[in-house]
Amino acid sequence: MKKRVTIQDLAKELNTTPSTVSRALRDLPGISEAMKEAVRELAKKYDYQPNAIASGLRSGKSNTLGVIVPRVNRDFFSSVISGIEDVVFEAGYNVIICQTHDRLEKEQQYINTLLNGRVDGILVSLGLETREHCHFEKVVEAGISLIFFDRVCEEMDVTKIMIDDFDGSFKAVSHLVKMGYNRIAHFGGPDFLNVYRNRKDGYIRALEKSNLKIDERIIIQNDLTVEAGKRDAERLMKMDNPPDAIFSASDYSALGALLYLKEKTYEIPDQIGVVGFSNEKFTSLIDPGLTSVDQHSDELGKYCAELFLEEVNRGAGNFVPRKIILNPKLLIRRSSQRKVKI
Amino acid sequence: MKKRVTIQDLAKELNTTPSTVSRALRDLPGISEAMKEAVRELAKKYDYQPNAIASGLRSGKSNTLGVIVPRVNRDFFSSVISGIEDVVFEAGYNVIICQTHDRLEKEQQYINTLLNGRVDGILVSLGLETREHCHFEKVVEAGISLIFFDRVCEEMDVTKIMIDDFDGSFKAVSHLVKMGYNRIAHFGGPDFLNVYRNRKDGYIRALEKSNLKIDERIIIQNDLTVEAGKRDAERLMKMDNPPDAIFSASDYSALGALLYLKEKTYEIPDQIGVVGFSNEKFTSLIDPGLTSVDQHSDELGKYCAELFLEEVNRGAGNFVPRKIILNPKLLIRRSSQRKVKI
DNA sequence: ATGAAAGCGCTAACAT
DNA sequence: ATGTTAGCGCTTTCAT
Repeated sequence: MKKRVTIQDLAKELNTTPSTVSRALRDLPGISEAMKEAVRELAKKYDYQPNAIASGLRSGKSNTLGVIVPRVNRDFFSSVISGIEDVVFEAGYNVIICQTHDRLEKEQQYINTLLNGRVDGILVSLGLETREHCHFEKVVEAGISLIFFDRVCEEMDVTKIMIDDFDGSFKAVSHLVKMGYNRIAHFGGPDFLNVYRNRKDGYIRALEKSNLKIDERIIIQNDLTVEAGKRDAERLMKMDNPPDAIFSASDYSALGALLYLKEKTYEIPDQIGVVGFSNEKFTSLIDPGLTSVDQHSDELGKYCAELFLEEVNRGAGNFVPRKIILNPKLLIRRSSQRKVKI
Repeated sequence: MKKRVTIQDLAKELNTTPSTVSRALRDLPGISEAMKEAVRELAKKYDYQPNAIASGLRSGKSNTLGVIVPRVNRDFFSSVISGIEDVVFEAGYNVIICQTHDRLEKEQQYINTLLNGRVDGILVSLGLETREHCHFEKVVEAGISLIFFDRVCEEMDVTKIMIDDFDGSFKAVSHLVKMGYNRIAHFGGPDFLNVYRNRKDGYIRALEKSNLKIDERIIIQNDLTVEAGKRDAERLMKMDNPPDAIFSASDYSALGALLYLKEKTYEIPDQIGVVGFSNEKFTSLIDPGLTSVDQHSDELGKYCAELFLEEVNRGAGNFVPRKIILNPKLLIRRSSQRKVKI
């Protein structure tokens, strides 16, 4: 194992001092070109690797960013992380990932280790268990930039970025109406989560605007899995007055419905239309393609990263916390494009 | 912004010295229980957060691990990362993620920043462009534990962990043969990557073992995308003597084939069987379900993390580099289960 | 059982 | 344009 060469070693060999070498390496003014050149050359010769830890200790900056999510292996989160990483890498930051598995305790532990590691910022998407936020208060008190994305903590006065779930639903359902469907069912999630509440509200508002009747019997709350989708699609289709379209708050239960309907040889989209939410990768891969609401996960990550960079560059306190709401995009695929219109 | 309390502050308030406090906090022997208790209490009172950077500088350990992958938002890699993160978190390590987008230059840059950051280990899955490895030599020279997973660098004498691609292919093709298919085509990737070479070899060996003819015309190398799968499935089916099954080294090109075949109303699996590789999430969601080879991504990540922990605990040099090959599992779904056997 | 002192490698304030 | 000095917060000898 080679001994690592330090700034002092370089200084000694050049008969100068560590500070000069340090300044030369960072190309600061007040050092002659000749010296800078000599330093750079020697650094290269010895393959000098600056010690980021030492530099971090001295400067109080670790050039590191923590990202806390429920799980990294989900299309949405991994895309957000990918977007974040791409942006901050260019600015010289490293990304530490933390997955909470939706557990409050892990969320708290991660906050502590990130604080101990003196990260320059923390980006968080909340876990399902999180109802309190004193662990996040500590981040703010430490003067570290804190940003929430997607699953945000409404009570905290920090920057948040999310998509407009209401608008996504509204667009999806309006599209179905335009395609001539007029008895549209809804699969939703638990009402205590704002995402699902907003998606349901968007659905209702779109129906109201089109003067369509809201029928509670075809508004179904389930756990949004493929199986739930199958089961509830069956339930719907066996009603006296079955729907002619299903709008699901999740691609997975939409898929379940789609699979059930295909099995029963319903014509999709002509007999019945299906729309999902999230634009999971598989939606474009199945047959027929599933119309879905895209959450711009990659852009969300990039935007989030840019907000972080802006905050650190301005310094804590010189930045007005903001709430940013991205408009989702409806991706119209075959599952909802009925040829026979009204 | 609150001033951070240091070990010195605690020492002063207790009329003792930093070293005593440090030892007490780490529960080292040679400190009275009374003192330890007092220190812990005060630390709690002030919510003392140890400065990991300072500790890292002094001890030469950052308790951080770098993971370099081509892309984080792919089912396989994100699952591996998830597995790694779960294991090392328990051991007190942070995970820095790095995505190369298959670019050699980024791979080299990441190696440098990780070395600068004095990480305790680096886990890598190679990018497509990587043909040289001097950037990895630097890691070994620095005495930092280096482990390759999945896409490994054969030339380097370090620990590698991968799945047995040959075996996966062999199982997949043997299964097709057992199902009565006897003219099996193959979609493969670039030969210079161990994974694709091995998958092709396994395919050939399985055919040989069943005394089936190897026909170079139905062994196709493409870029393994959905589009390539569609295009090449079309090409195959338009041959004078088309195959009755397709084994693809990637789920994506298998899907492309499947979509093309369905469009042309071929009966799957009765007329033609399709098998993919990787067990991407969508394979179980489409219709018919796509038979695929599961790579145990989560376990691979966990195993990888355990190897890393073992290496750091033993210290560089006290560890024999090894090659670990996990047996993949064939997940048989409908796309290959022909009812009419030989 | 505790303290004193040195230093990890770098940066920044203050000289010259 | 360069050098001197001090110190970031912790850990680790070596004393006592």
